[in-house]
Order: sequence, then C-alpha cells, then structure tokens
Amino acid sequence: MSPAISATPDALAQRLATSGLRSTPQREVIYGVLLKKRDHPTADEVYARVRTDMPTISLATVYNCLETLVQCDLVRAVNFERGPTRYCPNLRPHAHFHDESSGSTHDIDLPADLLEKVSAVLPPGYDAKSVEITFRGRATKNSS
Amino acid sequence: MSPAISATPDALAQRLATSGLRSTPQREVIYGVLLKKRDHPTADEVYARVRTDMPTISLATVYNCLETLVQCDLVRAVNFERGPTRYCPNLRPHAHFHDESSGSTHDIDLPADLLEKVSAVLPPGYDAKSVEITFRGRATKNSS
DNA sequence: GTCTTAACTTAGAATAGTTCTAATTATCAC
DNA sequence: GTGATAATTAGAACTATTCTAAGTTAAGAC
Ligand SMILES: [Mn+2]
Ligand SMILES: [Mn+2]
Ligand SMILES: [Zn+2]
Ligand SMILES: [Zn+2]
Repeated sequence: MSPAISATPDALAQRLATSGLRSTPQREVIYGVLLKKRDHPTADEVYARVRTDMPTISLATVYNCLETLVQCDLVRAVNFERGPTRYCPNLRPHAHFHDESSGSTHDIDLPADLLEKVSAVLPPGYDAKSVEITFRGRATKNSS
Repeated sequence: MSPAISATPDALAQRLATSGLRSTPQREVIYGVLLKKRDHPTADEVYARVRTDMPTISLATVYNCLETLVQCDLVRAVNFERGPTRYCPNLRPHAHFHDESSGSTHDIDLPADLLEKVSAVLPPGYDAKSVEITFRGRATKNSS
C-alpha cells in the first residue's frame, strides 16, 4: 500500500517536511481548498476560492503552491485538452471522465488489475512510470 | 470497419468534400506534412515544415487548417501536458507513450478488446464517446 | 466567360494562461 | 536576536492561441 493514500490536510505538513519544504499558511489553505471541493479546479478557480479565506494571497503564490503540491505527489495536474491545467487531490488510481455537456470532470475509480492489463499492451523497451486514462462523453444525472 | 482507416493525402479531398469544405493547397500541404513525419508536431513545428514547401503560408492558416483537419476526423489533437497542442494523423485506435527523457511521443497500437475492457469500468450513467490512454516513462532504444 | 457570393487566407492585434524577476517578508538554525 | 534561506508578492514578460478585418480565391448561377 502506497503512503498517504487517504489524503488529509495533516498529510501535507509531513509530505512537505520529507521533501525539505516548509508548511506555510498559503500551502495549507490551498491544499484545503482542493480537498474540500474536488471538482478539478483551475489555478484561477483555486485563487478565487482561497481568497475568501485569505484575501491577500497572490495568483503567483497559487501557481507556486500548486506546483509544490504536485511535486510532493499530493496533487495531480490534469491536462486533457487545450486550456488551463486542472488540479486533483485524489491519490487513488483513477481515470477522468470529462462530461462534454456540463464541462465537468468526474473521477472514475480503477480496479487494481486494469492498469496492469492496460500496461501489458506496451511492447518490449517501453517502461511506463504512469498511465492516464481519460473518457469523454455524457454523464446522465449522477453528479458528485 | 470505419472509413478512411488508411490515411492518404487523397483521403483529404474526400473528407473535406463530405464536410462541405474545400480542398486548398494549404490544407493539402499541411496534411502531407503530418503524414510524412508522424512525430506529433506542434503547430509551430508544422509551420516550420510547411514553409519549406510553401514559404508564404501564415501561422494563422496553420492553426486554421489543423483545426479543420481535426474537425474532419483526419487528425487527432493531442494534449497530455501543459504546453502546445500536438497533432497526430494516426486514425487507428492507439495510445500515446510520452518518453520523458527524449520528450518524444510514440504511438502504441491497441487491441480492439482493450478499449472495451477499459470502458467497462464506467458506472451506469456514464456514456463515453472516446477514451484516451497516455503512458509516461522511458523508452529504451526503438525510436520510430 | 463574367458575376456573385461564400470560403479561405493572411498579418497583426488581442487574449489567456503561465512563468519570470526582483523586492519584500517569513521562518529556521544558531 | 542575527544571519541565512525559503517563500510570497506584484507586476512584467512570455507562449500559445484566437480574433479581426482586409484581401484573395474558387464554385456556382447565369
Ligand atoms: Mn470541455
Ligand atoms: Mn515532456
Ligand atoms: Zn481526479
Ligand atoms: Zn498518435
């Protein structure tokens, strides 16, 4: 089992420390915002949400902190189309379903064996460190 | 069997016609450039290659034509990280392997049943129109 | 063949998203 | 506390892309 599978705000200080980084109010509130509403917000959206708690934060800091969280493996940067990067704090293996009618993105949990099956298609000489799966289509009802 | 699985320059005029669009020298040379070197170039890279044949073409036209080719389903726009969109004329079902040491992107053909297996993880209410699979890692030797 | 009209291309301006720079502020080790 | 280092900040700069408005080309009507 990989470490910090259940992401909590407390996990943050630990992860930062093991990377030789400091826990700061800005990093904490940004991580909290990501955990609170897991709708894959953009940096701008994170900025807007963070400002209600911390009105003096700068957009540059939001970018800096998001990048830090990604480097710590607490957050995934998600890019499946042209347009701003989105951020996802879900650390379980999961795919993304992009609902083209609503523009929203949903997490789809993946059974452990599926990623193995998918990776099995790689010819010899290809060594994959990660796999990303993205669906596009319509989701009827069921928002989360 | 889906139409125009084997992409040729000739397929272009047909596809454009059925979409009510014109075949133009710019569209032809851009599509030819994509077919000739299938390394998932960016719009800027396409622009540079096209200019050796057609020095007066504009970058705006390159963007316009690439978008047209994507709309005609002759080319896939590929986005798996922040940065410029890349373009792929491979119409077979395939995944992308992004080699992080070289920065290059390789096509990985997918067996027909794999996409079904992958789509089977979707809960009821999710109707996927397309699936994208991206690997990241190192490819030892074997460039194409 | 000319005319008409719509499609297409073009250069350059504008925009969006992100990164960089340089100055300030906060934190840590001692 | 002092000095060194890390982090934040505002704003400028940058990259990729889209928009605008003008010019060009080509298809269809006659
Ligand atoms: Mn969308
Ligand atoms: Mn890369
Ligand atoms: Zn996610
Ligand atoms: Zn491809």
